[in-house]
Amino acid sequence: MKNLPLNALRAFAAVYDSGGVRPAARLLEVTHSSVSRHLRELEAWLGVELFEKREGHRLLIFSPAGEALGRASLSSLRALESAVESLREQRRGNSITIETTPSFAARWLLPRLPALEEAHPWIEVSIVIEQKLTDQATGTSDFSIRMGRGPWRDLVCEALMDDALYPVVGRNLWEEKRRKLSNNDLTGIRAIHDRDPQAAWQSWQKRYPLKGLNLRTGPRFASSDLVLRAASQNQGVALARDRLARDDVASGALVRPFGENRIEIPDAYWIVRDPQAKERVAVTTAIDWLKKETSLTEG
Amino acid sequence: MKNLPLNALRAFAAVYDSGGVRPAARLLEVTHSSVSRHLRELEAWLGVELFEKREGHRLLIFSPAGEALGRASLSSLRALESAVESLREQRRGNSITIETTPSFAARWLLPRLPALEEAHPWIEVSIVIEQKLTDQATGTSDFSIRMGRGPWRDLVCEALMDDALYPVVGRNLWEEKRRKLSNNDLTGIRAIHDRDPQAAWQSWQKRYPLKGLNLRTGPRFASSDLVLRAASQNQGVALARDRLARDDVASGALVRPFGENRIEIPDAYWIVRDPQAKERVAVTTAIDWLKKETSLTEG
DNA sequence: TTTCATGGTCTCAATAATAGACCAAAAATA
DNA sequence: TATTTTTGGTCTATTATTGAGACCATGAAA
Repeated sequence: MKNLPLNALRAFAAVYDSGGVRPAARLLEVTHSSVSRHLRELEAWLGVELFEKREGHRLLIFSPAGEALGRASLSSLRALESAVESLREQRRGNSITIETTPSFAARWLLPRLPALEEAHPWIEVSIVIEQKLTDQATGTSDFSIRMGRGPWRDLVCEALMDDALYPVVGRNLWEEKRRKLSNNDLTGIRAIHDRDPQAAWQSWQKRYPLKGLNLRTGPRFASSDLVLRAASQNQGVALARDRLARDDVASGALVRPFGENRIEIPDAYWIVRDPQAKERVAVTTAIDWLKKETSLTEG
Repeated sequence: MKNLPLNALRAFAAVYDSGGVRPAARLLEVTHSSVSRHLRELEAWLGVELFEKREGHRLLIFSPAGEALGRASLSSLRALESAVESLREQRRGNSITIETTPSFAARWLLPRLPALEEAHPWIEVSIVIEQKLTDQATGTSDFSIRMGRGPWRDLVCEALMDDALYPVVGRNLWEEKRRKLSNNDLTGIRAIHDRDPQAAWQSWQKRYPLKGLNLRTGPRFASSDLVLRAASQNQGVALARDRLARDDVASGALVRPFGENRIEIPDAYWIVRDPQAKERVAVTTAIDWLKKETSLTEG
């Protein structure tokens, strides 16, 4: 095993497999001179002629020894390749990659990962962050979780869960402006804006009109997470997505100044998959767990 | 097949086979750092952990993936090794290599190769030329044929055949100096010298004294073949070995100026073998054939 | 407690592999 | 029949890979 010229044997096996030096070179993605050199060195090392001696240089014919070595080396290398591929399959079998926005990742998914991994210890979860989810499958993840108005064409879409919108403020701002806020009056209190059109103040104002709401001023963030952080830090009042804010509301870090008023958003989150991706047990198991997790928190 | 890190897989298989990095390094005759490096690079390339993570650096434990790859890679590499060894056995079974001097090869062995190969078509003969045969087995040939005073210590020696010495001249020189040479007179005719002490003019002069023989002048060759070629080309008179000159004498290209006078050299040629070499049928068959060939020409 | 054996890492040198250029010859094409 | 294309082969220069050597930390053995 120690001195086997493995690269030369691979080149030889490739020639045997593909029928010539140049097809083998294409197979291995090297130049034909590299393959030719391997063959000569293999013959020299073995002390055996692997090809029939022929006048002119045209289309190698394997000697009986060459045939025997060709079969054996191809078989061995293919077995190695299979073993390696099997490991790779297994690795892919065990791990999944979820793509979603930073906000959703930080505020909903990450806190639930330990529970997912405890329920299915054999599944290894990775999260890929994409600021802007495209309308196309990128192939870098097993599935993505999107907010928005699905389903989307050319993609496999399943509704994951609904959501609700309601305003939130930090505790300190609440203590300071309690009276005013209780009168549905935002005069002198700035609104924090989310660039996500589904979470725009306009939709709130239409349902629950507020005095002094200035739609044109106030900081704008592309990230719902940043929106909520700003609110927690008493920088204004934010229109929060329940799914992202619920934990902070429960802990008191955020306060709902207008009571239980809310705007429902049905089918606000979607599981989105590449229609051409091969179905894998780990992926479907994880999706099932996520659905179960969201249905338990329904209502 | 194209991107398989074959050397890393071999290192890994060796670790699997031998139980550790350092035993594997000894097996492969490299340093343990080389093996260690291969292992890390293999893991990185595969994206799979092949060893259990353990505190401290003590005795690698294979992960299930490592076990699987270890079995597969060891099996594949052993199959490759078997195939290669099988070819080598086949080669060794069918082919022999004879080592001898250029002169003997050119003038005695080569002309007889067709007959040997016709008698034993399954034996493939190679000839290795060594100007100076050493007193040690070099391992690069199956046996050697030596001229000289054997046997030699630490080697297996069998007498092959005797020889005889007699002077020869080219045909033209013979026509030109016929009268003088018939009178055993070399005055004005130069002697051609062989550096082989067994073929020195001194031994001829002692037995059959010649007039005008100058032992100190005339060209000297280390090759008996060159000596005979020079004689054929009428460059002087040479003291020939019968075994090497017989064919030229028979064809008339060389003439024996002093009739049937000759000096016998018993046991002039020896079959010399490495005492530790494994006995192979092709080798013993070839030696038997050579002995039979020489006994047929005895007398 | 000291020594030995283990696996790991890094840098530098040596070796192996590869690309690119050129060649000759056979097969295919016009 | 002549020309073009494809084949395998070889050589040199460059690049990549492999290995050695030195050093380290840690656990087991003496």
